Amino acid sequence: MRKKILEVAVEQFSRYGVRTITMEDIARLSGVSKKTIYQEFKDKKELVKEAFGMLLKEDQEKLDAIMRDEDGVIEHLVYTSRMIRERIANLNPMAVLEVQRYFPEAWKMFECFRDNVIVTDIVKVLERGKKLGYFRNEINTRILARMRVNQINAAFDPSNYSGEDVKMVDIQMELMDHFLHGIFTEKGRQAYLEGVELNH
DNA sequence: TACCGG
DNA sequence: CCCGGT
Repeated sequence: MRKKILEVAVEQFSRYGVRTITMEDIARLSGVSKKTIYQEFKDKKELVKEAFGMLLKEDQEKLDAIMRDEDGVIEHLVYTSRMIRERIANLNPMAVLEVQRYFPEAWKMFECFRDNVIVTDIVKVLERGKKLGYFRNEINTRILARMRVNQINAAFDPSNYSGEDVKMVDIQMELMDHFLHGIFTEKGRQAYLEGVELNH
């Protein structure tokens, strides 16, 4: 029940924004009463935090599991690309803006995730990929990891979406692709393209 | 579902 | 008036 509520919440919040979706909407679409929701969650702030937190946790666990494999570099990249396609495709920049402005607790969680999980994860995959010959030997993993995180942040920043010409998912995919092709060896490039192909 | 209060 | 919360 709790999970159902969280799934509905994250879907609706992502698509339509955190403020436009009311607790009543969540209740109706989850097929429960508001009372049930408030038994599970203290208030809307908590629901917002838990809902997005669920996604972050899932992805973190998945990526950790992949990296527990000796190789796993290409699998990691393929999963990340899929994550971008599936999660960010329906993420309205307004939702990000609203979380940032009106749900500081939830926003802190995002920042924490970004500054800890993502950075260390990228450093790890870059070093591993270099060692295994997927990425060029000359690259400076620290510098590139930081640059990549800044790239991701920029693509999430709602202020970069004043005109609604380009979608967030397209920007994220384009940046990831461009970043990877800047560091791939021929072996890495081939393996990645194959991996993406197989994943479709 | 009705209702209160911010 | 709307919506979070009871």
